[in-house]
Amino acid sequence: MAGNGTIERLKRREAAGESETRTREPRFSRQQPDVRRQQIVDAAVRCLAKGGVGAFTVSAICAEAGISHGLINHYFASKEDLLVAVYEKVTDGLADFTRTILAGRHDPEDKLRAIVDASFSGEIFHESNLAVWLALWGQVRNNPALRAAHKELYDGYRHAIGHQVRAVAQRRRLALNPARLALSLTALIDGLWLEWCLDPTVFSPEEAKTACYDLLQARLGAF
Amino acid sequence: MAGNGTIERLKRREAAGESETRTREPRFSRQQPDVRRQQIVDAAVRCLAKGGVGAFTVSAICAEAGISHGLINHYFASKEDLLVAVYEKVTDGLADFTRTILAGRHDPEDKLRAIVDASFSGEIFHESNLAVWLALWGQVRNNPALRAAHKELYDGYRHAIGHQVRAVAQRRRLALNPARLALSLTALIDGLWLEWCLDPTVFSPEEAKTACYDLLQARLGAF
DNA sequence: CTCTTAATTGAAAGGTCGTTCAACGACTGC
DNA sequence: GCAGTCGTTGAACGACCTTTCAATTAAGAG
Repeated sequence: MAGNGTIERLKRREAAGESETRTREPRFSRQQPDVRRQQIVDAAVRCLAKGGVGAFTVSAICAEAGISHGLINHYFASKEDLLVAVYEKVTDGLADFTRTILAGRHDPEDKLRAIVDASFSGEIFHESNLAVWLALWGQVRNNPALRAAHKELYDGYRHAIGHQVRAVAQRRRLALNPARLALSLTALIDGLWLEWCLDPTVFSPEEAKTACYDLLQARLGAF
Repeated sequence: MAGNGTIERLKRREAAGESETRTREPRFSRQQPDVRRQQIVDAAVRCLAKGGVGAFTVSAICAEAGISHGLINHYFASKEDLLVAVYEKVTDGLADFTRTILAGRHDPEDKLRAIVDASFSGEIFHESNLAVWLALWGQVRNNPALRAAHKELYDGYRHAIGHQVRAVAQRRRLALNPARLALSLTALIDGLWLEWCLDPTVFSPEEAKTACYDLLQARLGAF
């Protein structure tokens, strides 16, 4: 259990019989504000992954981060603010990974494949990450800041996919509505995330990926 | 605000100057256990719809139901038990409605259409209902009883859809994996529910329905 | 080494939470 | 009418929640 490292350290010091005047081990270590903020956000993410929104409490997060109760409100005005920081962290993580995967690709077909692959790769498509998404989704409706962040993320995501779909359709001279297919693809991915998170026994990540490829193939031809 | 109907009734009585000996209005009314249970479950559903899992508190539910704090634990051993009852209620509501819609249909094509239509009909596809589903999804991972109920519901749902898909495929002499298409369709529906619940401005119920029809058409032919 | 700064602690305040339970009183059967 | 049943109330309890803040002290500057 994290969080009482301080106490343990003190006990060790006393047991060793060190005198008061000797240089004693510090009771805590200072951190650069940015570093500490990240520590707290990371701990909060782990809490969400472990126990959903019910585990998103100040004491649980501080214990997980190994800091005292008071510190959380020194870095975040409120628990709500911390939740927004968590959403941004998770969002950025997904965006960064997608960007990395997209880096080498230039064909729109390649890029669409990469987006699907990224969505079901081991880095993204694992229980604890999806559990965090699930917990965050549950808060979007009741938190205006989260709502705005969510809208921005999803609009951008659908737009990016629509852009690649349009390129493929033009190249293959297909008449279809790119925005509509982008909508279907994002919904299918989210639906697979949701259902696999709630019950991972029904299908494998590979099958999920296949489902997306099947959709693209049926609407755009060979994939 | 509900929940203080008793007090209001008493005040009204006093203001009217009724004597103590006169037949006074009862402080509460008894209900058959089944009726009261349903009242509580219904109130809990409304709370979930209004404020997500954060509004699923004993005081909020009792206020919504117009009963006193203590009564909730007279009918449900714990809040967790109540949540399971809520899940069953919402589940049964969906199942009943789908059964009604399916009643007159005999063609497998007709039945598949009916399932999609039901999923995006006004009775099911509205914000407060989807908000309840969203809140419940967020609890499935952390509540064993909910987890079991969820698995039963979704396995049955996927199986029913797979059955109709198989019938269509056989009739049209198509070689495809019915379970795989059933998986895609349920995931697409859930994904559309999720995304519309989180941001209803992006697409209309009609567009959501079209997305599902498009999927069926692309894989099974004209729909 | 001393002074200064500000990151960190931990106790305390003030709520709200879920649950329990003794007392109340609305109804049923007699 | 009367008595018994049991659905219902509401106060009380202990646990836990978030936020605040004065005191502490690690760490960098002079």
